[in-house]
Amino acid sequence: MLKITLKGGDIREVAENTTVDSLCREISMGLYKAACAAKVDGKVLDLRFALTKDCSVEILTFDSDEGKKAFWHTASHIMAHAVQRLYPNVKLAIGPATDSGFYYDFDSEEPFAQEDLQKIEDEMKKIVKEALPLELFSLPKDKALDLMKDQPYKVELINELPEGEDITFYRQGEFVDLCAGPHLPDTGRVRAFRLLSITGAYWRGDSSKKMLQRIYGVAFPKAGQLEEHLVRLEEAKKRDHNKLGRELEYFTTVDYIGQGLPILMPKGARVIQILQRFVEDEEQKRGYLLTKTPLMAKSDLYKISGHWDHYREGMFVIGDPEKDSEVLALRPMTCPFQFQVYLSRMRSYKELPIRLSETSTLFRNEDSGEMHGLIRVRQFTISEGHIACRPDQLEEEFRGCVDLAGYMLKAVGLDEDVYYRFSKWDPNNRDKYIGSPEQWEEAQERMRQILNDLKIEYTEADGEAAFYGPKLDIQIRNVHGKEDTLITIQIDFQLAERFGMEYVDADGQKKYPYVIHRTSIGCYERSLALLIEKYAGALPLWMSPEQVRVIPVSEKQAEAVKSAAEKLRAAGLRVEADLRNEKLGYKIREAQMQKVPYMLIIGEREAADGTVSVRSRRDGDIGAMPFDEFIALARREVEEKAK
RNA sequence: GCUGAUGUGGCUCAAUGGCAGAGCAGUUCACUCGUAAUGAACAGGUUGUCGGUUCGAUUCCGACCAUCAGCUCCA
Repeated sequence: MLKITLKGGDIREVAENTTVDSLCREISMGLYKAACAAKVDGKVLDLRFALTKDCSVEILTFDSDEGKKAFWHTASHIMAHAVQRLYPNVKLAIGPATDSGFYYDFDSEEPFAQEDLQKIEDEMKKIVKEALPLELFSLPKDKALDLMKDQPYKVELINELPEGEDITFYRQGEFVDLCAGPHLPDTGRVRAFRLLSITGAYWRGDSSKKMLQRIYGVAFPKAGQLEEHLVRLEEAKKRDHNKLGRELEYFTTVDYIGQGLPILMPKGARVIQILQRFVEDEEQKRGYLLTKTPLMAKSDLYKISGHWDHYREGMFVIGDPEKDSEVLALRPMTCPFQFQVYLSRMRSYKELPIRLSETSTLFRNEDSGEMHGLIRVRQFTISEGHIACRPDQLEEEFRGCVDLAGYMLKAVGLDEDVYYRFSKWDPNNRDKYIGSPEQWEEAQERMRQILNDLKIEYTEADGEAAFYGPKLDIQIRNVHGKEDTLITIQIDFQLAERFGMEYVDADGQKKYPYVIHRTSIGCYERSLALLIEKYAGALPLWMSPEQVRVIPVSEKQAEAVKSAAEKLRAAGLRVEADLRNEKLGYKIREAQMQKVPYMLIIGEREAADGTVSVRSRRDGDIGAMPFDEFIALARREVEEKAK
């Protein structure tokens, strides 16, 4: 008999070679049905795994990440199986689980059409109904290659696996796939699934390789969960800033202006102004000096900074470098411009740190397929800044940047939605970076030390550094789950030297300072987009472009409404009056759809006794109150912002 | 840049190889209204752009532009 330690600490005795599946059944039928995979002594394995020694076992259900992965990975095999049955000539690439479902990449002569998804789903239903067991087996490399000889992508993968090790496969019915597992015991457990989209995806994520057809899907143990998930996806679409932001008239785009060049409408422009003032004021409090530098420069500048060699494709160049004696380029970054402030005279170690900030408009010639609403654009304005400091000040300055970013995130309410990423260089892709490996290792070690001292939880990412140094990226996901960088703080040990930025140290020696490139709240356009999504358009009062709408019950109160609006504006509130001859209910409804935080309704009663009937976006009717009382209430709420 | 889809008034959508239509929104007039959708009238389109086929193209074909999903790239 074997001693099995279960997750709660319970110990069970089972016969040798008992499968985890049977163990589940012994524990309870509920667990048996819900189980997806198991963790045996910390290793995630199939439920069909037979226990041969004393060990600890944790049963993974769909509620755990690993259980979900096994479930979705099995769903992806079922999909590939269905595709193989329907389109025998299609070659299989890879098909993993993702954080939110699964996909499989296929190489198909004819691209899949939307109608094909239904056909594939129908075939998948049959495979599920057949409840085919998934069987793990392994082969030596030569046999594995022979088995997969009609599948060129699998052959490529097998050839890269280490010599001498057996290669594992899973079989379900007539379908066999190269796979490390784990999987559900049989296809019958994938009860509810939906194929969501067909897109292109490069083989091995490499844009120089062939583009394959990727089908995305989701799957759940119960039909109800699938329905809920699909409803959630629909709900997410309603928050999409690219739709909501246009509906609410924050921004628009025009074909003949061009891609990635949004027009900020009065509401969008107002919110960005509010954020900019907030950022600039806070930076001033924290010792930053504001600069305003040119939006373009001669190519000479970018040659010094390295942008001409490393970022030329991303710049809008004015003039032809082949023909013209002088070529200008719109700036893709502020650094080389702002450095000139530092360089304007010799600096002493006593002056450092020098903290420069700028509300800086940048231009980047992004590839045509990259633009997305306000999140990815070709012209944007960033809360930019550079700190030149001595090595002994680096940690404190870095800490200050992280603190400022955290303060901003908390103020706008995104602090719970972000996560931190330590972005490192890729030593195998040296062309992308300047500086020596030793310098990189040192800068990265410095940053890691600082991050650990700050007790920041972070993930590490290779190959995500800037070309001049490592970054701390503050990442966020949009409403569709797509990840973007909101804020970045970078340590640069290269550009000071390139630009000859020096200071005279206490020992009389000229030295190069460290430079921190940092942003407080990121790009205003992107931040606005994420705020619209976060709040579904209903921004907190202090950043609402329209805070109050005053509505007369009938035309008789038009004058009272106008004078109320004036008084509210004088009190510093952003106010509109709705003087159209529409029914009251209709005007209220419209203000609601436009997410206006407060509506003040003035009828005969209110006009007579100097009150207003207040309706709030959040709480509905609050009732009548004296005019001044409402102003006090609104002011209090505005001031609550950055507590 | 790549793969695929899409493009008809401000919005949502219809129709057709032979005069492009509806609802909502808009404007004007009347109604003066207490929590959306009174009545009447008006206005709004070179069907994304350019080219081709055709007696005739919004419809068929091509190129381009823009939008969307994703890949790749990035704040």
